[in-house]
Order: sequence, then structure tokens, then C-alpha cells
Amino acid sequence: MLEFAILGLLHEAPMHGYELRKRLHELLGAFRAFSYGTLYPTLRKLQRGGLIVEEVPVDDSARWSRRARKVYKLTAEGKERFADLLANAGPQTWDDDSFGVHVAFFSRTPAEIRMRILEGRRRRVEERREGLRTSLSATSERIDRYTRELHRLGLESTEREVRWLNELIAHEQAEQRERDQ
Amino acid sequence: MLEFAILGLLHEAPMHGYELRKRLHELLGAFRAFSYGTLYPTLRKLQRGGLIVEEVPVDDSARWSRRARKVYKLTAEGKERFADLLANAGPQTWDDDSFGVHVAFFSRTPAEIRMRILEGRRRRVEERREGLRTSLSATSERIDRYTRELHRLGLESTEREVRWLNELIAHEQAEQRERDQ
DNA sequence: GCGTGGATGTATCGGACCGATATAGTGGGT
DNA sequence: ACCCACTATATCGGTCCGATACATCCACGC
Repeated sequence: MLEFAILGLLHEAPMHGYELRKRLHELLGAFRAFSYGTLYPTLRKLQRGGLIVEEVPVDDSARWSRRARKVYKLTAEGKERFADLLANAGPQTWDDDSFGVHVAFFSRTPAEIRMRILEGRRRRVEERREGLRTSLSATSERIDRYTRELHRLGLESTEREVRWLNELIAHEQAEQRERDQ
Repeated sequence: MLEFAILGLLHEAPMHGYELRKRLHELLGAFRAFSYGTLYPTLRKLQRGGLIVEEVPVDDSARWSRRARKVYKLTAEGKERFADLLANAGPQTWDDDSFGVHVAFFSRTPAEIRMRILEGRRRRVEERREGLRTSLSATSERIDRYTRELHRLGLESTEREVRWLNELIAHEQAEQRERDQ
């Protein structure tokens, strides 16, 4: 997941770790964090795999002013890998954690894959919604007042998200029709 | 977190792994899963630590019908540990992941700790809400249409949760007043 | 000129958790 | 007789978090 996010971000511009983390936080803030404890090891993994390379600064003054900084840029293999990950968008993509990250890179995602992700997510959220509806309608003595409240919040939240997804999907379809004619 | 959940569940009755997982799913469904890959190792860890013990079935027919089953029950140390975890409810408790689990065990949680958890969670969600409001009001060209939509969904969701928390807190306060007079 | 606190910046380590996978008994339907 | 879904325990590789450590840079007041 973080691998996908880094690859996606580096499409914008070459960046160093700290900058990546800030940008990621700006994009995902509410949905996902990613700690440095994951970020730096992942950067090295990507570098070893040849998906990103360390960029040596041409400017002499820049080189010396902040020695520690390691600026990474995307290689051709890195771009390819990002496209592959997108093309293979599957069930894990509908997870809470991944979905937000994928949406953050929708501008770089082909329209038909965007649609696949949105519809997959909708199916997933609808399933959860039905589960919560069932649990709430069953007058089970195994669920106490507080847990019931929790499920009520969950249900409202899934209903909201389904509406939100429907709006986005409708918008996508409208754009699709525009492209077609 | 799973340790806390298991200890909490075993207050209801002795249970084996599969049953714990099912009950957990029933209680948390929408909020948290916990896989067997975490559950079984955790059970052994708790057993090694003396917080739970394997219950040997007295009934002979039960013993042979489903041999593989290992039913665990809480020890005095286990109950103590659960109470300790509750008493030390701190910042991690306000996390998305933990909060739902804690609410699921509110019936077993002293009123003043319930209040601490609810108010802590409210502070946490309000912070996130403010972050999202700022990000949405700033007309930044660094945030595209899709990410903006994502933030809008996040903002609605945090606003709804704050309202939900306010209701619960008000209810707790009403009950508190009742107890006092 | 002096410190001091807050952002910038990279890095490691232990531990929690997930997903895939293996294995096997049980109970019901056809 | 066969199959499938459910019950049940278990391991393993891999992802990610939180705590911690360490060093620099810069604006601020004193």
C-alpha cells in the first residue's frame, strides 16, 4: 500500500522521505497515516528493486546545505510498476485502508479502472451495511445498548458512503457519455 | 488490543478460539476483524502469562465429540489485567481501531472510565474535523477534485461522529445525575 | 552573542496484526 | 456414496506502527 502511494507521489516530482510523508498526510490526513518506521525501510526496498533512484543534486549550494536529504525519483520500472498495481486493482482495493489511497491518485488512474474501484468499493460497503441492518433489526439479547449504538453509527456511516459513491459513479458515467458522443 | 478483547469476552463465559472470533465479529463487525493468524498466537501468549487457562471438559461425551476444541477460561489474574487495561485507558484508546472495541465492553467499564474514553475520543475526532475543514477551505491547487471529495466524505463522517458522541455523553451525564440524587 | 525550542530530516527495533495456506473432523443434503 | 459448507486449530511471511535516537537548521527572546 505504502509502496503504491510512494510510486504515485513521485509522479508529481522527485521528493525525499520527509516530504513524501508530509504530502501523504496532506492527501490522506483523515484516512491513513504511514509512519517513518515504515516509510524509510520501504524507500530502501524500492531503491533495491530499481523502482526509484537517488537523485544527485546538480546545484553545489543545494548539495551542501542539507546533507542528510536523499531525494528520490521514479525510474521507468517504477512507473511501470505503478501502472501494473493499478491494472490489478482487486478485492484488497476495496478495503478501508486502500480505498482512500487509491482515490487520492484517481487523476492518474484510467477511467475504466476508476469505475472498477468505485463499484467494487460500493459492493463492499453495501455488504457491510446489510450486515449492520441485520444485526440491528434482530432483537438479540447478546448485543447490549452500547454495542447497539456503535452499530447504529456504523450503519449511518455506511449509508452515507454509499450515497457518496453513487454520486461519484454518476459523475463518472456522465463524463463517460460526454467522451463517447 | 486483541488481548483486551479476548479478556473482555471471556468475562461472559469460557470459550474456544473459533467461538471468540465469531462473537468478536458479531460485536465489532463493521469496525474490526482480527484474523485467526493473530487470535491463536495471542491465546497461547495469554495462556503462558497465566491470564487464561485451558478448561478440561467434565462431560465425557463432549470430550470426545470434538477433540480439537480448546476451551479457555479467565483466571483471577486475567480479570485483574482487564481492569488494569481499562484503568490505564489513554491516548491510544481514542484511535479508530481501539475505540470501537472499548465501546463494545462498556457494560463492564466503570462509569468514570466510560466518560474519559468518550471525551478523549471526542477531542480526537474534533481535531481531525478541524484538519479537514482547514484543508477544504484552503483553495489549494495541490488537492485535486477526487481528493477533495474524499475530504468532504471524511468531514461529514467526523461531524456525524461528534454528534453521536455528544448524545452518548449527554446520556451518561443524565445517568450520573440520577445516581447522585 | 547565547541558548532554546520547534520544525526538518534519516534511521532502527520490537511488536501487533493480516492474508494465505495447511490440515482435519462434522453434519446435512441429494 | 459423494460433496460442500461449516467448525476448528495452527504457522508463516510480510506490512505497518510507536517509541526512540540522533543531528541540523532557524527564528525567537534575552
